[in-house]
Parts: sequence; structure tokens; C-alpha cells
Amino acid sequence: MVAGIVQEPLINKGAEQRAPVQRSRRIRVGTTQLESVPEPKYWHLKTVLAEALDTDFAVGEILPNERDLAARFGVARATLRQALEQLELEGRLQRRRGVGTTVAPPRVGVDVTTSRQDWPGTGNDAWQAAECTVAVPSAAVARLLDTETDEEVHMVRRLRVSHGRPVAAELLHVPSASVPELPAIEAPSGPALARSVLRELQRLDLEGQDRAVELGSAGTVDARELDRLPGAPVLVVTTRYFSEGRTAAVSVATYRADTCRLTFGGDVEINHHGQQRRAS
Amino acid sequence: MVAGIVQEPLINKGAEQRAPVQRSRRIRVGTTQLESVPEPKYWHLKTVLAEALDTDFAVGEILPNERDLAARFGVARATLRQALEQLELEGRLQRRRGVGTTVAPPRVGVDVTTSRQDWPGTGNDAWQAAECTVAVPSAAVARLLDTETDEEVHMVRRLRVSHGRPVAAELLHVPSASVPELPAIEAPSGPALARSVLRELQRLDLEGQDRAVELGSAGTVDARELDRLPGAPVLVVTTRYFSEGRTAAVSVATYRADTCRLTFGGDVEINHHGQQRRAS
DNA sequence: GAGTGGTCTAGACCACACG
DNA sequence: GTGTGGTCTAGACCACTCA
Repeated sequence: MVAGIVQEPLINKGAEQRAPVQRSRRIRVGTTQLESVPEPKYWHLKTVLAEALDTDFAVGEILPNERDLAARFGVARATLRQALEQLELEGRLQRRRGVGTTVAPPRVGVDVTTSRQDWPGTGNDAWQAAECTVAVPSAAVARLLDTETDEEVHMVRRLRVSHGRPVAAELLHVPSASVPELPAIEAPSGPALARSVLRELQRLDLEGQDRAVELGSAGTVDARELDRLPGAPVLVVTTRYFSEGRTAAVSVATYRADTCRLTFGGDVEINHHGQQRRAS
Repeated sequence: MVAGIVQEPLINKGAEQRAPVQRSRRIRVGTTQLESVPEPKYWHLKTVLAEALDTDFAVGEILPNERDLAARFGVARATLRQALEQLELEGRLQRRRGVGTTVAPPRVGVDVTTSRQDWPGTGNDAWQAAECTVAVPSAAVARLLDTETDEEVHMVRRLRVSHGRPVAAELLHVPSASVPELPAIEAPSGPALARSVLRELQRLDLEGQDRAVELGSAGTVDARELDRLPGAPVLVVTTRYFSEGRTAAVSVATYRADTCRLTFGGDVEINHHGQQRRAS
């Protein structure tokens, strides 16, 4: 369909070959234009690489380095990188500085619904409380909480681990009004305090939840906890917990977009600790 | 906190100034390293620009062009573009070739739950059926549908519009087994056929749904329908519809990640045709 | 035609992991 | 130290929009 894609040598892991990518050029027929889209090189490259990944590579396998690949395809390294970035965004590649580029395993399905609507921290919900501080939330969160813009709230940091890898970092915002008994307790530090806040929260009647998902990029702290570079794409899940007619808590959880597929709904399709193997 | 950010001139929409960005350098104290992170220029730039957007620009306003901005901050255009890309990914900017870069309005909240669990195409669900073809689905979809890998299914293309803008493109996969009566009808073409398939589908008892969200990049056709360039980031919502103990249909909807915030749960926070204005 | 963002190049240096 | 991916530069040309 597209012009002349030289695809025969594919990648040829070892050999030094040259498989110049040709972008499809516009072809005008009379005055109407068909196939007028000059596909960018990096787009073609991405397609070619994606096919190669399907056919010639196993999960975990290391690709040739960027300089080699670029030379092999006859493009500048920046162009090749644009293709690799796309593939990484789609969860097909994993790149690590100082190490190399590997074929990523299929995305992990992580359930984002608490079986029955439930408070965070109830039972074994795969989250581990890590820290608790008191600070003024961002304007956006303050709006959701209906607190004053300079009012301090408890902030519980939690980490979600799946298959041994960190998949999400959460910041749970709890206004003091939601945990009135807490100050009475002599405040312990760090994780213990975090657990106290969660325990107090669970004493309230949970009347409902609210959830939103959007694309974001990891901040410096989230990135470190998720073992990614700052700016890495994340899926931001914002959950509001309602109790006694008001918003009792707001959770902002950032999931690694490259490795995660968020699942909703009763019977989940893969996982639930199921093996989910699909190695080639 | 960080080294010396020259932030005084901010952007100064008209004037020609130079505000070189300085990256924070590592500072070693004895042998332990504090502040060791040499923040990338583009990261700093992004932060500075984000603040400028908050304080000095209104929604819809046009930014200076990339060459000007790059010169003003004393960086190469590629570096500036890296910062802009991040901001666009976060939904704060909108860039259009041949036009310019504008400040994006806040993301639109689009509800991804059909109030009561319901078939697609029921009532006014903001989707407009556009097309219907018969083809072999991708391997991934075939696996979800439990069909043979070479079995053809009906593919209904629909477009979702919100606030006058296309926000999502859907491909609904319906195996023939789910619409047994359909062949009897003399097949009309395009939109009419699409509506027929939806109508037939709605005759089944819907037993449940299943939903997953992940990050993807727009293919050529989706990109065109969403008025974006190929490769644009999208939130892919995969929905399975269950009936009579099997998967009766699978919907793959791609939402513009830059302009959309997917909402779940009963009472939505913004929108529902509510104005949701926040122009400054 | 002028001006915009999008693509591409050929280099350079840096931070990091690992032997 | 060596090799990897990450950042950055200074240019060039292209595709698109709009007056």
C-alpha cells in the first residue's frame, strides 16, 4: 500500500546493514490528491519496528542500541528516538539509561475499583501506607475538598505494588474535619501516623465515590517512587470519597502509563493475581 | 530553592529579551550529594512556562512563536519544543500547525459510564453512528470476543462530540452471532447500517460490562476524526458487553488525552452539559 | 507569500549502569 | 572505563493556515 518499504532485512540483530526507510510521497492524480499524506519517517519507522517486535523479538530481549538502529535504518538518531518514544508510550518498549532498550511485557491490568465501595486502606487493597504529613493542598484539590485555599490537611502517601513492581503512587488528602479524633492520639511518625489516619477515616460512613482519569506527567517525587524519569506519562486517577453529605477525602493516584492498564467493573479480565503470562 | 532562575521578565509578550535558563547544578557536600539532580533545561522551562500561563495568560490567548520563545529563553528550539510538548500533554497548551500555540481551556469531563448499565446507542448517549463495515478485527479484539482469529465481525464507527468538539472515536465490534436477525434485513449502507446493528444489539439482554483504560497513540484514521496528528496521545477505553454468558460486543474508544478527563461514578462533578466555563 | 508548527539532520556532551 | 540512553544545539526544509 505505502510506497516502497524495504523490510526484508528487518532488524538483523547482529549484522551491519542498511535499510533506508522511504517515506511515502504524495501522489497526485489529476487535481485530486490521493495518498497525499507524506507520512513522517518516524511514523513509518515505528510501524516497521512494531512489526519486528511482534515477529522477531521475545519479551525482555534487548534491542540494538540507538546509534546502531539509526544507522541501520539510515536516519538520524533523533528521528529513531521519536519512533522509540512512541513505542514506549504504547507500552511496547522499555528504555533504561545506561542499560538499553528492551521489549516490554504486556501491560499489567490493575483494578481501580475497591470491590464494594470502600474506604482506602481497608483490608488488603494492595496499597502500602508510607508516610503522612500535614500541608496545604494544591488549589485543584482544595476545590474538590471544599476547604479554604490555605487550610492544611493530612496527606497520606501510599505506594501500590503489583507483581513486585511499583505501579502507582498516591497522595490521599484528608481534612482534619474527617478525622476529628486524631489529634487526641499522640501523633506517631511516618507510616504509623499514616495508618492512624486511615483507621480514623474508616470510622465514617462512606456514602459514595467519584472517580476521574486523565493523562498527566510524573512530578519529581512520583517519578522517583515509580522508578521513572520526571515527566514520564502517568494516568492520574482522582477519587473523591463522600461522607455525611460532604467530601471526606480526595485521593490523587498516579499510575505508570507505560506498564498499567486500569480496569473497572466486577469481573476483571486478566490478573486478580492470576499469572497473566504471555511470554513468547 | 533551585539555583538562579531568572524569572523577572517572564514572557513579556512583545519585547525582545533574554532570560537564560540556568539548570540547577549538582552540589556535593563532602562525599554525600545533595541536590544532585541536574534538572534538564526543558523541565525547568516547562515549570517557568506553566507559572507564566497561570499568571500572565488567559485561556485562548496566543503565545509567542517557538522561535521567539526559544531565543527569549536562550535555548534551542528543540529544547523549547520539549517543554511545550509536556505542557500540551498535560492539557495546558494547544498547538496547531500554521496557526500557533494557544492556552488550552481546562479539560472537559466526559462521562464514561452509561447511567444504568446499558447497550451502546441507547437513547441520547452523545455518540453519533457514522459508518459500518465488516472486517476481521485485530488479534487483541478477537481474543476478547472469543471469535476465531479470522472471523469477520461488524464494525460500527461512532464519534462522540462534546461542547461542539469531537472528543472520542469508537470502533464497536459486533460478531454476527450477536445480531442474528441482521442478515435478513436488506443491508442499507453507512450510517443506516450502523444504526441497524445497534438496534439489533439492543434486543439482547445485557448482563454486564467490563471496562479498561490505558494510554495509546492515535492511529491515522482516529487522528483524522479527532482533528489531531497521528500519534497523538489518547486514552483507550475498552468495553466488553456481556450477554447470555458470552461477550456480545467489544467497544474500543479512543479519547483525546489532551482535552478529556474521563469521569466515572454516579454524580459527576463538572459538566453534564453544565457550562463549565472557567475563562479568565 | 508570510508566518506558524512539524520533521529531520549531524553532531556534541552528560548521567547512569555495569563489569 | 565502556557503552547505554538522555539532553542539547544550530541549523535546514516541509506542510499548513490565513490574509
